[in-house]
Amino acid sequence: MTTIYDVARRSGVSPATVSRVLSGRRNVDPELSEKVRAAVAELGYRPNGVARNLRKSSTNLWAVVISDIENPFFTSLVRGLEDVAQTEGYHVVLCNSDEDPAKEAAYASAVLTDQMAGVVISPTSTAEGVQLLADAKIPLVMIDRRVEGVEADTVLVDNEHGAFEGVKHLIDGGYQRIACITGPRKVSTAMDRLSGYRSALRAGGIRYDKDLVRHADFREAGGYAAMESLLELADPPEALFATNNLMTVGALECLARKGLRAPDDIAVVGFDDIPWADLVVPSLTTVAQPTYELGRTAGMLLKDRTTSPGRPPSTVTLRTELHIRATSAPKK
Amino acid sequence: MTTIYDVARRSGVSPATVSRVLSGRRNVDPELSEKVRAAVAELGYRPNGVARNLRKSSTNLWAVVISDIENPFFTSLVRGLEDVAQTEGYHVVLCNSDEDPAKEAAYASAVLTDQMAGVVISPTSTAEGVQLLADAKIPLVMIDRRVEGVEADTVLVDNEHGAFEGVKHLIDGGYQRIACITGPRKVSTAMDRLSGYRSALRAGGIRYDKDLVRHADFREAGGYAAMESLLELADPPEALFATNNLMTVGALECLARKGLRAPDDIAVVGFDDIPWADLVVPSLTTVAQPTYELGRTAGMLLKDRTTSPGRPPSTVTLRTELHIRATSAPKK
DNA sequence: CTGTTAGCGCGTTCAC
DNA sequence: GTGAACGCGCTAACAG
Repeated sequence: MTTIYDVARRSGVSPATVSRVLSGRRNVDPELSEKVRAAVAELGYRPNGVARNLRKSSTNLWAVVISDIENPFFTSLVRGLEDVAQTEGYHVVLCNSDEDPAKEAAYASAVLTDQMAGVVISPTSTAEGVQLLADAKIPLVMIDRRVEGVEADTVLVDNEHGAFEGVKHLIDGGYQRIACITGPRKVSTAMDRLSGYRSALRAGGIRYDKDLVRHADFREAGGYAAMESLLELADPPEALFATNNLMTVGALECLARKGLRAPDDIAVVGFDDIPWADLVVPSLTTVAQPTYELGRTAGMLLKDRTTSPGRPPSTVTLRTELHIRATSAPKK
Repeated sequence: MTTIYDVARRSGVSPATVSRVLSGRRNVDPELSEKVRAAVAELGYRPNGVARNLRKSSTNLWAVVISDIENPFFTSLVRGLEDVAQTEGYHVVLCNSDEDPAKEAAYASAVLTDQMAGVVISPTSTAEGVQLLADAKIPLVMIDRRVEGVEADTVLVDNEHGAFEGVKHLIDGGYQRIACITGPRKVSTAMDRLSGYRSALRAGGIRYDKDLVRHADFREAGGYAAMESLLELADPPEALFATNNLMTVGALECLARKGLRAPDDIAVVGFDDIPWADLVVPSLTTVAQPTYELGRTAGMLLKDRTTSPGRPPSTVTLRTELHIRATSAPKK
């Protein structure tokens, strides 16, 4: 491997000067500078990033810890983050936690061991992993979910308001018996969206009926099972609000399997878009989240945190947007 | 920061012994070993990965260079790769090239600078980036696409055969005027799938009509435009074979916009699945690729290449699978 | 089996 | 504006 010493010898200067030329941090005589550049080209020299990292005790890596990259919500978010990373000179390390606190903790630990420059994380229900990172005072942005007791920059969407709007839209369409499939009790998004559902019912003068609420796991199979159980009620719901994309898909699949159609048999509003929601039959009404922006914002916060570590933690809340399509057409 | 020297002092042994205990590579007296572990726990010592990397002149990072993580094909592939990475002790660095040779080359360069342990890449049409990596003799696996003149482990699917089957299925359904929307001329998958299309026509005794073929860019808008142009033909096609998922979606959107329905107005077979193809209306017939397996296989090859660098490069070809759904129902 | 020693390649003092 | 020298934290080689 050719090192900075080889370049120095070849160009007749000291290694320190080569370093200065390459990092461009200080003034160097243009003539020497030119010699160095020539030597670099001739030797095909490439700086050793690892050595540089050791010396500076920090890397150019950002970790993004999410539950599953295959969920389009995270896919788009990660893309937003990576675009910022690229312009800022960082690389993104992808960490799928699968909602498993152990995996999450392992990644958090690796983040510290490998001296990564920052982390964006969508925390699982236990705070262990996030806490480790927060304690280490590494630049940290929580995304999508709040965690009680952890002070860090945070990017959220207006979950409660978004859910409110989605459910209100159903009520405005004449639906009264509206079911809700939400996520685990410990996850802030699940609770906030459930809470928006309840507010909308209240505002619409509809009594809250806990038999119409299901807690599932934010996954497709969970949505399917929850839908199935709702359909077994003596008096099944005439509309459904599902609090994430995968559970909505599961519910739709359940309906299709049973030969039921939206909105005629049951109207549907989902939280979070799915790709090509227009092509689904009938097209799916959703409370859309600005997923790409979520990632982008997290990237900006991470960058700001790095440049000015002292700043008090801030929380950015982005707006959701109701996308009215066919599954929520007014009751006939 | 607490270092290996602090641990050594605290436990009354040499730094080397601490290193041996922590890496577990050589036998150490159990008693000393215990002392070391105790000291590690007391001090909350965490090894410095960067220093370790410098010393070993290699990192625990794998790069995956793809055109866009938002394409479900790559999403799933990356997930497959990451699962292998995790069990083998690597992290995955995500690199979106957007089919831009300059971005790809920049990432390739960063891979070398940062001493990453290996790369999985879906090459753009120009070979520059891949060539750089191949010349550097870094463990390298090409996925999805072949590149002429570059010797490296490769994972592909049986593009030609898959396309053949998809088109044959249309012919068997009674369709004769079958159009094809394929990708750029320089991309191997585009050409291989086009070639399978032609073979199927030939086998079905149908004359090849180049007016029915469009070269687009593998993206949604390209598929849309190509479909539009096909519909403007004096004698429009009665069936369509599109060679990737995004262009298929684009074509479907074009049809929907024009009020045309599959398969009654035009039958459709797409190459590569999309998530929830069942929910699309009508459900979409596809030549499905084992995307997760593609990534997993790439990971295995990368690992093998690392453990036995001498082995001659191998090419693994995985099978596609025809998923017959509604858009290709036989002609009435 | 253990300790001593010497770098891995670089950036950054500190003198000049 | 430049060079000499040191050390970031670790592990591999060697000697014992």
